[in-house]
Amino acid sequence: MKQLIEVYTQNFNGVWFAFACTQQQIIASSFDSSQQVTLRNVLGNIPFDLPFQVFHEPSAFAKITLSFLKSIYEGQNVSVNFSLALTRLPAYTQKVLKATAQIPLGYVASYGSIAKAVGGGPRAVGNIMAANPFAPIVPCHRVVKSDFTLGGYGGGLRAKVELLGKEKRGFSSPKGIAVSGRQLMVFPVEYVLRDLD
DNA sequence: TGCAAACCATAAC
DNA sequence: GTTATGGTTTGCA
Repeated sequence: MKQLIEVYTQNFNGVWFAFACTQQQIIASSFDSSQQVTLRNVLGNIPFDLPFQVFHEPSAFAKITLSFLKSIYEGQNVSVNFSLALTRLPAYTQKVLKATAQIPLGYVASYGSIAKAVGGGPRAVGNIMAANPFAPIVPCHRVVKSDFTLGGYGGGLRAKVELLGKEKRGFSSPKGIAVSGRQLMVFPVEYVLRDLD
């Protein structure tokens, strides 16, 4: 018997969060100023062959997930080892999402640099960011253009700027992190924000 | 700056 | 199979 997928939606400080999960895994997540938009994002990422239901009383796992989402939204540093339902996604998509998840808080990486680390091209990476089922858990807001301008964001560029602003940690120099056996350069988020005034 | 061409996985036909 | 679509990048005027 297929496991029933639970869907939750909740407002926090004027922002709507929604996510779908089983008792162990997140299937999709989203946030937006509009409840309708965020709910639609989540529902659209539930596999069509699985039954789901909208719940109001969060299960234990859902409670954890909710506070996790809020923490991310507030720019807090939370560990990324959260169980996401990746296996139904195409292999390359999984690779890109995993690489993105490794960008540390306080830093950004470019579409092109991620492409170089995992293979493929920058536009393919951009397409996957645009379709990210796990916003903001997989921090696609930390992916920007190679010239440190913003690039795009599903929830609107204003939301991207706000999130990045909350993630400022005052780092001053780039560093390399290991991603699928290669080196991925990440840059302080201030590189992006300093030109925006 | 601005524009054209190359780039590349996906989804939609 | 084939085509269309981008949250891009690079080179060149």
